Amino acid sequence: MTADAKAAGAGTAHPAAPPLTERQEARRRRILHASAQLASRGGFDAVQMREVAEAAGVALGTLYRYFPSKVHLLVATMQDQLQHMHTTLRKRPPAGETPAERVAETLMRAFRALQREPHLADAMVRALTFADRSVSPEVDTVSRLTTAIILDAMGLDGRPTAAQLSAVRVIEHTWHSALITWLSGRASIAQVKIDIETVCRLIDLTAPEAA
Amino acid sequence: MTADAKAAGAGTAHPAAPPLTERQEARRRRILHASAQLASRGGFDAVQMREVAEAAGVALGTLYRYFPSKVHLLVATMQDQLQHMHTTLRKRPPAGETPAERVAETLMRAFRALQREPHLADAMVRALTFADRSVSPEVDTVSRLTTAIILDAMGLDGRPTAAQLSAVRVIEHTWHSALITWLSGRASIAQVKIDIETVCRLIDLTAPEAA
DNA sequence: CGGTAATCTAGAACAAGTTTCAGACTTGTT
DNA sequence: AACAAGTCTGAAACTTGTTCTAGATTACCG
Repeated sequence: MTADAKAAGAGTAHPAAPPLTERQEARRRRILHASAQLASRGGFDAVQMREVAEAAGVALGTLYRYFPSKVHLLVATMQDQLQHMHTTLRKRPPAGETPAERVAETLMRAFRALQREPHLADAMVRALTFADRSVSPEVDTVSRLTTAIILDAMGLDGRPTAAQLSAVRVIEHTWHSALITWLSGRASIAQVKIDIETVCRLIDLTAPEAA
Repeated sequence: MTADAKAAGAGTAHPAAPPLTERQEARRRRILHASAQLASRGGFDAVQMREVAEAAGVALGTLYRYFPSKVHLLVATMQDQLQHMHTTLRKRPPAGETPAERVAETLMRAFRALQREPHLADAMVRALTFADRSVSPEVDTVSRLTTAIILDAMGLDGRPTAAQLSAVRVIEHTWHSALITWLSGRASIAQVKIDIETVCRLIDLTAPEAA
C-alpha cells in the first residue's frame, strides 16, 4: 500500500502522471462511469469492485491498477462529479448581495444537486471521510476543488486573506460534516440549511473592514 | 443489519436497555477495553473483531451480540472515552474570559488528549464518520455528549438560544472534520488550532447582544 | 433441586476488498 | 517484422467483517 504510485495517474497532475493512451483513457472513463452508476443505486455498499470491473468491461486486476482501492475509486468519482458541478455553477453565478449570501446560495445549490442522487452522495462523501493517509493526495485535490468553488462564489476582488482562507476551511468542514449527518439520517435538510447559513456568517467576520 | 436491536444495550438508555448481570457488565467492559487497547496501537485497521474477541476472552459470536458491528463497537468505545473526558474536563473548567475562548480552550485540551493517542483517535473518529443509519442512535449519543461538553464550556447562564445551538452544531462539525484532516495527515496541529479558534468566533456572533 | 429459556463457546461458512500469477495482448523500438 | 517491456485478462487465493450452527453453560422459576 506504500509505493507503486506509478499506476495510471488521475486526470490531475501532482507528481508526473504518465500519459494515458486513448484506450486507457476510455477504460478509466468506463470505470468511473460504472462506479457512479452503481453508487447511484445502493450507495457505498453497492459499489463492489467485482461489479465495477464487470460493468466497465475490465479485469479486476486492471481496475486495481487504475484505482488502488475502493476508496481511491470513489474519491476519483467525486473529483469527476465536482468538476462537472464547478462548470455548471460557473454558468450561473450566485446572485446574493454579500459574499456570505453567495456562498450559502452556492452550497445550497450543490446540496440540492446531491439530494437528487442521495446514494451517489453517500458513496462519495463516506469514501472521502473514510480515506486514510494513502489517499491524501486525491482527497487534497477534492479539497482544492471545493475551495475553488467557494472562493469563486465569494467573488473576491483580489487574493483572499489568511482569515478568509480560514473561514473557507471551516465552511468546508461544516459542509462535509453536515452532509454526513444528513446522509446518515441524523439531520434534516432544513437542519443542514441552517448549519450552512450559520457557518457562512463567518465570512462577514473576516471581511476586510472587520477585525 | 436491521432488527435484532435487543442485544446488550449500551450504558445509555434510549429504548429500554435490559439490565445486565454482573458478568455481562464485566464482559462488556473487557470488550471495550480490548477495543481501546488495540485501537491505541494500529488505529481503525488494528481493531480486528477476532482479536478483540480473543483479547476480551469472549467468543466471536458473543462480541457480535454485544456490538452488532465493528463500527458499533468503536462508537461505543468513543462514548466511553468521551465520558472520561467529560468528567476530567469538569474538574478543571476552562479559564477564558468569553464563551468563545472557553470553548476553544476546552476543545484544544481535548485535542491534546487525542494527540497522546492518535491511533485511538483515528479508530474512533473514522468509525464515527463512517457510521451509517444503523448506528444512528449510538452516534447521536456521542453527539449529545459532545454538545454537552461544549455547552458546559460556554458556561451559559440560562438555556441556550436556537442561534447558540446552531453555532454549537457548526463547531461540532468543524471539530470532527478538522480532526479527520489532521488524522489523515492533511492538516497540521497548528492548522486545526486555527480552525477551532476561527469557528469559535461564531459564538460571539450569537451572543445575546449580537443579532 | 429440576427444567427451561436465554446466553455463551468453538468453529465453520460466507461476503467483499485485495493480492497474486501465468499467460495473452499492445505498444514502442529497432 | 521481430523483440522487449509494459499492460490486460481470468481465475484462484487470501484477509477480515459478518453470519450461522450445534452443543455447553448460566440464570431464573417453581
